[in-house]
Amino acid sequence: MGNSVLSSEERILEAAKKVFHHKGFDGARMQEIADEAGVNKSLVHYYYRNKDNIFQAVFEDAFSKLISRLNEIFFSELPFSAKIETFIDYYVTFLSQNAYLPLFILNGLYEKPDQIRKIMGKNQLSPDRLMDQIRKQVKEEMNIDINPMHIYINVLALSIFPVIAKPLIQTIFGFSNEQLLRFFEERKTSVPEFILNALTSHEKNTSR
Amino acid sequence: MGNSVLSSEERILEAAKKVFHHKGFDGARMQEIADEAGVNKSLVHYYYRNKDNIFQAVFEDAFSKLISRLNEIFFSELPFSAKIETFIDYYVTFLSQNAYLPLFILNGLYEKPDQIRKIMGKNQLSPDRLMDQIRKQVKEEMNIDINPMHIYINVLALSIFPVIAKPLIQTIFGFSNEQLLRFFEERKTSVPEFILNALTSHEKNTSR
DNA sequence: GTCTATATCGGGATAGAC
DNA sequence: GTCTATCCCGATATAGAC
Repeated sequence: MGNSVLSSEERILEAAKKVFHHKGFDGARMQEIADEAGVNKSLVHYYYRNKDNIFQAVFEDAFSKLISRLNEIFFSELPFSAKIETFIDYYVTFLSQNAYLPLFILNGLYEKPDQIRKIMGKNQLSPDRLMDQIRKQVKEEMNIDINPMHIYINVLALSIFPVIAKPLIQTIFGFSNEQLLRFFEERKTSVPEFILNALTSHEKNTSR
Repeated sequence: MGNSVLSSEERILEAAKKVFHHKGFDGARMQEIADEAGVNKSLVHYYYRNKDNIFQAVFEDAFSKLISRLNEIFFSELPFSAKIETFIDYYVTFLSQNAYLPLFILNGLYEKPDQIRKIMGKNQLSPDRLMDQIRKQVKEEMNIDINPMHIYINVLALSIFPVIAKPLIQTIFGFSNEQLLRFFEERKTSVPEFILNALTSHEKNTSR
């Protein structure tokens, strides 16, 4: 399986990710993690002592994965339009392959707010710098003055929500798996268009 | 507390909503529901027989609440721009007071997909009619041809995601509770602007 | 480091008295 | 309809052999 090259400790962590991502903290079973890792249940306790610890390790990994990709692109030296396009493309692709991550993280923030404050500190988001940069770029390139926080949240919302809401979308529109895939592929172009259009200053069509 | 006028069965359901919304299926405890309702644990079983049943009742209630508001506004006879404004205002207000609903529902869709198919049937979304209507309105009022499914999902994303991601937003920006409230108030105007701007056809500023 | 065995507890569910 | 008592399983966690 390729797993054979990993140490037990590593296999346990990988297994824990899989189980926690899918089942959440309360739904996850130490037994299932052990089975998934191909080791005895006690060994999980040997390495991580208890469920909270291993959850924390998994959460930290998930959070930093998501955030690092996010910062990477937003802090790059691309012009704003290219940044948005790159971001959506990269993030939607990444999230399609890691569909459980965002919901797992959002749930974790509600379930374990205290444990999680610490982790947030390590993965600095430096929002001030980021907001300044967004404001400046949008002002210069689109000639529009707008609260960058809303832009930022809107970009995240448009990228992340559809991934989280997959089953809902599929039920609403009656999509097969292939249709859903095509829908997400379409979004890689339609969402940047939508955002950039929203941020481009223009007079209303007075065609009435 | 005003609970005194409710029957035991009603109090149990109300208690179950509270507990399930906050803790999810796996995190919820029958004991906690009973305590919250001020009754004995066995009485919960008496009325609902098992945990799945009561969860289903709670989910159905949550889903129909969310969907009915959604359909109400989208199927109204307002022009599209007013529709968007009304929708965002109404939905953001409603969601602020029911912050746990969307995440609860999204999680439910993953955890109990089979149970939930049935419920979806009852609360018809008639997507075809809705999509036709959106396409027609956007075409006529904004003179733009765009896949209405993406518009619909974008509107949902921009309304729902920030509510779900409250703790994340608060941590990223270091918002106090009051600041967060103001941020959401701002969104009631900034989001409709964003959407309507995105949907208004216009030439790019060639100011370079 | 890895396993077996076991302690301990909590939670869902039922039986049955009132 | 409401309560007490209890069953029984499953889950976390630990002790201790190898």
